[in-house]
Amino acid sequence: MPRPGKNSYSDQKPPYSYISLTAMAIQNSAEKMLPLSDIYKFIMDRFPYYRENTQRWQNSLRHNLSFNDCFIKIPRRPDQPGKGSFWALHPDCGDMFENGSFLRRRKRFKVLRAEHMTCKSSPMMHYFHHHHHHPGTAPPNVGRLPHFQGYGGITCAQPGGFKHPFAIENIIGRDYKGVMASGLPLTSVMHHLGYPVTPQLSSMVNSMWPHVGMLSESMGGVSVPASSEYAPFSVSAKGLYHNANGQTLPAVPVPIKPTPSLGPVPGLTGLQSGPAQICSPGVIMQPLLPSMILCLHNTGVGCLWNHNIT
DNA sequence: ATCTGTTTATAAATTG
DNA sequence: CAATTTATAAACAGAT
Repeated sequence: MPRPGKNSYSDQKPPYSYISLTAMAIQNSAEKMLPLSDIYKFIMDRFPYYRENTQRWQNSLRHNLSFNDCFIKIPRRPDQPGKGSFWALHPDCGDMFENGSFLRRRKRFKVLRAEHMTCKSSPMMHYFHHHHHHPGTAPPNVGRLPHFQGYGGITCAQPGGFKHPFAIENIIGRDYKGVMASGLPLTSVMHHLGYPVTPQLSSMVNSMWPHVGMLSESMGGVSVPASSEYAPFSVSAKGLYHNANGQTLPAVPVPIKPTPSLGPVPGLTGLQSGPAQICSPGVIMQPLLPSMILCLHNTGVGCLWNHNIT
């Protein structure tokens, strides 16, 4: 047909929307999540069209990432440093392009929620970064998950907009809001999402955060009693961790109760301080949430790592 | 400085 | 056609 352009076929704009291109990139990845730069790379690698005007389309793509609920942001673990977060597909977004058109979805995926507040980060705990130590081990929740109803229709903010200074969202990191508001026990949420919740982990979670044992919707609301049994959260999120040099670290280690059942390992000291210890031998890292990692040492001493909290 | 990420605004394209 | 979805631009905050 009349081909006005002088571009070769491969240089033509691919018939895919940014959403589909991004989804392709993410699904193509082993862990079903990619940092922004790798999404760029994926697209540029296979579509020559996008090797030009990068400024333009990358801005559009970033816009799509944060604008569309079908993409969720997963904080990096402190032991996997790098720029930006990982991006994944919301597990509930299903087959957005089942109609065969990658240009336009049949309908926009929107996270169910109460009118006002947007809390896109609420379902963030669907994915956890996995260690690469065991290549055979797949990420716990890649792709389809049974629907998780917990955070549907959750009020994330008071209609009035006023937020008590001790409102949970002012105390804890934003990423926790969804969990906090889910109305479910954290461990059951984790289990439901396919995360292996061992009895040991479960009891530990419950002993560390009794109040989390029953996540209540009200915790996502306005105020938290001043007395607040939520102290552990406020400590870990509010408190800033200063190392010996007086630097403020992005993560706040919170000592937790030792578990006597585990014996000490010779030659290793307990976890007391900074990030350096995280990857030491004898340390088990249990991602509880993408931005919350439980580090357990064989000695039974542990750390709760909160990161991405500012 | 550059890269990420969020947000608002507006135009264009597609569908029913 | 109107409603919805996508594309682009741009301002801006934060992080590295």
